[in-house]
Amino acid sequence: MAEAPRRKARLSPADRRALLEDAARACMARGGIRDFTVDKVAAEAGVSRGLIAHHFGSMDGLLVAVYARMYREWIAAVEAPRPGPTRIAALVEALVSPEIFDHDVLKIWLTLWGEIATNPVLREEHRKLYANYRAAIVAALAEAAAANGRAIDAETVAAAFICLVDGFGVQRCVEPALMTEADARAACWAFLRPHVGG
Amino acid sequence: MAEAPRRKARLSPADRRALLEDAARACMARGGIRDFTVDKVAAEAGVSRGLIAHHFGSMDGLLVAVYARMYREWIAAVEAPRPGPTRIAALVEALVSPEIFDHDVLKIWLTLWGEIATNPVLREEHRKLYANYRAAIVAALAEAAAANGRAIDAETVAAAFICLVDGFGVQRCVEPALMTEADARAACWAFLRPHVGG
DNA sequence: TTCCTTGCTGAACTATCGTATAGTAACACC
DNA sequence: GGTGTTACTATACGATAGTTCAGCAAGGAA
Repeated sequence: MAEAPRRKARLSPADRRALLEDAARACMARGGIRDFTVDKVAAEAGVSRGLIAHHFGSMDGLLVAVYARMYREWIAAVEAPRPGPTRIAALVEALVSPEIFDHDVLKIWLTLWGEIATNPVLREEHRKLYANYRAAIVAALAEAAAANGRAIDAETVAAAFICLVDGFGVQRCVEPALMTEADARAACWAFLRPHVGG
Repeated sequence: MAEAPRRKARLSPADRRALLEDAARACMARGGIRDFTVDKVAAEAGVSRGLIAHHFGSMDGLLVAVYARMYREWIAAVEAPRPGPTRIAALVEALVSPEIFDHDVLKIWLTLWGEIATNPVLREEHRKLYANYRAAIVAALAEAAAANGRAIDAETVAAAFICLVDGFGVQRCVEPALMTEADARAACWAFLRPHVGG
């Protein structure tokens, strides 16, 4: 993994941080939080152990950075322009797209959820960021319902929909065969149709 | 936590194993997989470190035992007789009952899912046991649909429903305020009604 | 009571954890 | 080309990880 011959490549802090975050994610995707260690991440990135503390202060700092990075990329994929008649249709397509409905990505989320449930620093970060994700879904739901002349409690429907989507992630990590992309898309629409029509 | 004064209480293997499993679950509920360690579990149970290896061979052995125990109690709670007009109604009430929709219990499940995604031994155990859980839901769904004269693909609906329920667990661990027992019950029925009627 | 099985302890062991820090060297700037 | 900043390496450190094992003692069998 590590490109051995190169001696000392000085990168900008931003580049090196991104590289270390990627290495951390690769470790998490492989072995969950148990593989999120100084030795494993440094080896994966092909750098010395000390560099993590240099850039992130501590492993907790790297963990928060990984969470923020995951969230940023998730939001980018969700909000990326996609073919679809409505915003909610585009959202569903985003959720089952290869960038998001990916085994490694979902495994990292599962790992992070376990840490959020324990780590107060990460929990606070989550509380702030996840609100935006929720708001995006609420808006898409309200828009779709209004377009079809239905009155719904978008907040409530969004909360349940988020559970459904999170559950896809769990299921895909523990028993991948039982939840394919097509299954997930169908399940999304089976859930959404009674609320927003279409 | 440990009842200090008692010197040597010899328990039957079954009793001691159950006690150690309980201690392991308490540790997991508190700090996830990071607190699932020999020192923490032994201290929680008030026994010496060596006892875990004596009864379970290794920490992996204890992990599998904890999973099997969780599954057994889950199934018992799901299949316990409950007031409800139909089997599916009783199932929903079980899923939001205090024994199952409990923060500690769900945190332990979240922890175990993370391990299942990584640990092959645990994954195999999961594969065998979860099939029964799935089958119970499929049966309840098929029965309800038939009673209301509807034709459904019970397997597919069950898979999605399991995702929804797993998602409750995730959400309750990372942001407990957003998913109460009442919310979960309502979300279950909003999901189920279009398929099975009622 | 005596014996024997075995539940249980406690310490030793090696590996690995995260952090701290002194030293090295790459690159921007003058 | 010399100089200063700092990205980066490498090692030491104490804490803690899981496993192994020799020995103690509780409690049923005799």
